[in-house]
Formats: sequence, C-alpha cells, structure tokens
Amino acid sequence: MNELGYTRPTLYRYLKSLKDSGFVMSTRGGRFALGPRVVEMDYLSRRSDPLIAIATPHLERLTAAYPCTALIVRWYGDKILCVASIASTVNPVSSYPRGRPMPMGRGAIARSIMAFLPKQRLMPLVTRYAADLRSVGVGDAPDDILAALKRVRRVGVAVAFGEVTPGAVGIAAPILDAGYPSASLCITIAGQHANGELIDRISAEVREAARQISAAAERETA
Amino acid sequence: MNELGYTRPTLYRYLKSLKDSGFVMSTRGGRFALGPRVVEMDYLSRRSDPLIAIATPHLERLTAAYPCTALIVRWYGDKILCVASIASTVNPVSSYPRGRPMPMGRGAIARSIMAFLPKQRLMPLVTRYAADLRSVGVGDAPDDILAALKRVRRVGVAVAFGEVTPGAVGIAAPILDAGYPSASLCITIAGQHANGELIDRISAEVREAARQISAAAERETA
DNA sequence: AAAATAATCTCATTATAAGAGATTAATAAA
DNA sequence: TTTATTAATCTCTTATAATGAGATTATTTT
Repeated sequence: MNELGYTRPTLYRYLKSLKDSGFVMSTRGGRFALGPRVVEMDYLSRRSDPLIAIATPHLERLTAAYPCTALIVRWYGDKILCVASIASTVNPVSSYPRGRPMPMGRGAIARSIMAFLPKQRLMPLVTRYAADLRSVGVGDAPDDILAALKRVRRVGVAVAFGEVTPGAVGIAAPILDAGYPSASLCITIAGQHANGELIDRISAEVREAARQISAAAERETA
Repeated sequence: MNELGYTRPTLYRYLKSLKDSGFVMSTRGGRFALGPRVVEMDYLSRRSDPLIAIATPHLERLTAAYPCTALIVRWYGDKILCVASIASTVNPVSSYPRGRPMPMGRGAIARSIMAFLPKQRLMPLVTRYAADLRSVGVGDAPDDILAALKRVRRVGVAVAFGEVTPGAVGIAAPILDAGYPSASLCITIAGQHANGELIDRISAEVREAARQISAAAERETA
C-alpha cells in the first residue's frame, strides 16, 4: 500500500489474481515470492530460443578447450542480459548466470555490440555511458570513443581487462542478424592465465564461432 | 485474432504493452518471442529462493558422490516443477532442467510428496491420478494406493523404476515445511548401475539430506 | 511511381477495475 | 473456552480505462 498507493481491496485482488495465475506465490509468514509461472516461462523461453540451441555446442567446445566461462549475451535495444552461460571450472572468476544484467558502458560484450551499431543507434549510448567508457580507458572525447569502436569493428572482437569483474579478461564478438548485432559471444578467462598469445588465439576462435552462430541463426530465422 | 478473438487494434495494444514492458519481444519476420523480463524474473526468483540456496551444496555433494542427476522439485499445490538440477555426467539418463514440469501421478518425486500430504489434500489427487498410479503398479484400489503411500511415509523415501524416464531410477524424499511437504529432493541414477545395496545407500543419504534441508529452510523462514 | 498491404492512431461506447465500507475468518488475550 | 483484536475477503457504486469501428499513416510490392 505504501509503495504503490493502492488500497487494501485492490491489492488483495491484484495478489489474488497473480497467485491464481501462478506468477506469485505466498510463502510462510504472509510473505510473497515469484511463482511457478515465472519458472515455467523462462524454461519455455530457453527451449524456444534458436540462438541458445545454435550457440550451446560452441560454448561447450570453447569451455572444453580453455579454462574459461563462455557466455551468450542478448542485446535488447537498451540493455544486455546473459541468456546462456557455461563454465569450465566450478569456481569461475566471473559468474554471469542466465538473467543477470550486464553493464552497458563497460566490458568486452558491450563494446562488441556497440562497435557494430549504426551511428544513429550508437550515439545516444555513447552519450549516456560516456563516464563509464571514459573510466575504463576507451577514450575521453566522443571522437576517441568512436575511433576505439571503429578499431573493434575492424578487428571483429573486443577485449577488456577487468572492466566488469576485477581480474577477469573478456573477449567478445558480436552475433549479427541482418548486419545488426543481436547478441554477443564472450569468453572470460582469469587475468593471471592471460598472455598476448593466448588472447590472440581465443580472439580468433571467438570471432569465428560468432560468425558461425550468426550464419546459422540467420538461416534459421530467415 | 483467431486464437483469442480480439480485434486487431486490441492485440496491437496488448503486444505493444508487452513489448514495452519487456515480457515479449519481436523477432525477425514479424514474429514474437518471450522477452528479457521473463529471463530477469527467473533470475530474481532463483536468487531469492532460500530453498535453492540451502539445497545447492547438497546437490553438489550428491552428484559428486554418485553418477546421477540431483533435483529439487517444488510442489505448487496442483503441480510440481523442477527448480534446481545438477548432473554428474554430461549426458544424464534423465534431464529435468529448471522449469520443466513433472508428472503428478508417476515417479518417486510425486509419491514422496503425496505420502506426506494430509488425507484431505491427498484424496483428490489419488482420484485424479488413479489411472497413472495404477499403471505404474502402486495399487489398484484407492486403499492399495493409500497403503503404498503409507509405506513411503514410514520409510521416508520413495523409489521408482523407470516411471518417468525409461531406464532411470528415482529416489526421492520430501522437504517439509511445518510438517507439510513443500518440495522434494530426488536422485536419479541409470537403471543398469542400480542394485539393491546402492539404492539403499542413496536412499539413506537422500532422506538425511532432505531432513537437513527441511530443518535449515524452516530456520530461515520461521 | 502507383498500388497494395500492414501498422498505428482517434474517438465514442462499453466493460471493468477501484475504493468505501461491511462482513467474515483467524488469531491473541483474558 | 470466551472475548477482543486484527487480518482477510466480499459487495456495490462510481470512475476509469479498455474495446472495436473506422480513419490515417507507414511500409512493401508491383
């Protein structure tokens, strides 16, 4: 009542309706929690997402080849969200399970997507996240940032050192749908394992895997 | 329009509203899919569920000890749903990821819960799922079924051979909240590995783990 | 460039949700 | 066990918001 300003009978009906439809459930002590419908819907979402089906074998292959965490992160226009994640080790340096939001202004994933955005879509983001982008050393002026993103676009992968998780190196390449980024494939490795040669090798693999996923997804949804 | 009988402008608004709130997203070719909000909500649900937090170490311990799949299945009054699942092997005999509904009339999990239900809650289920219960050999008449459930209750675990997944043995014990079953802990092993001695050993572990989870959950939510 | 189709908007009507208050159930105190 | 207190649920009127017909604008297709 305090939070939403509705009266008792109204909230009673809301909660009853949400309970009856399974989106909310009541727990001990008159509390409420998200209900079974949420769990089922995410299951349906996972099962019906062609991107996850296509990408999973690649994530498995990459986590088998390197001690890393492999992620698929979807781009939803204004935010990015991990939708699939596999780790080689039980205690990975970086833990981004499905559903955990990722920052839009920092990290390899965000840059791998921004670098492939058309200028019109990109500029509002550069403005909005200017402080974040500056703080991680991408560039000070908008022109510097744009130049850095142009380099990412040319190379096809973005690399970030501890921008999202301290001590973790992220290597990400965009998954493109009709030329526009719809998601990103990212490999995260522990900073102490990382050296230039390893990063280059993983970068090449990530770029190629993202390319294959893009092509397969495009075939599927065409 | 065919499915729901609404007119075009109404469905346009529905879809727009669902898209704006992120529950639905549009995909290539004018199609729709479940959106980011669903994914985020399931993440919140996982993070805030004390049962999952408490049970996860037990699932990890059990999957490390035996080649099996360990599940936590929540009971929602009228249906049961897997909410947490860990497998020892990459290709487990039985695959029940989070969100996949489980049958209510068959299997160790269903029986482990039904056996601990008060008679008033139990009877409608026995009637509703009589055919299923009969088909898996629990009993023919309601009295036989009740007697079988009473045995489960005395022993504290339910064991089922290939009732849900052919070739899989399920061993389940209820997680009790204030004396009432709220979930079930289940270990699934491949039928060919199973022998009486192993099943007895796992049964004892499952019963004890479920007891510990119940006690810890009760302490948390009291 | 024109035609056809799909997407979005406007507005009057209708249906439905909101809140006030009453009633019933559940819990605590005597 | 009875009474007092609090919480949960229900009923009904009013006000609000959703609906669908049709118009308008955008997007493809020819």
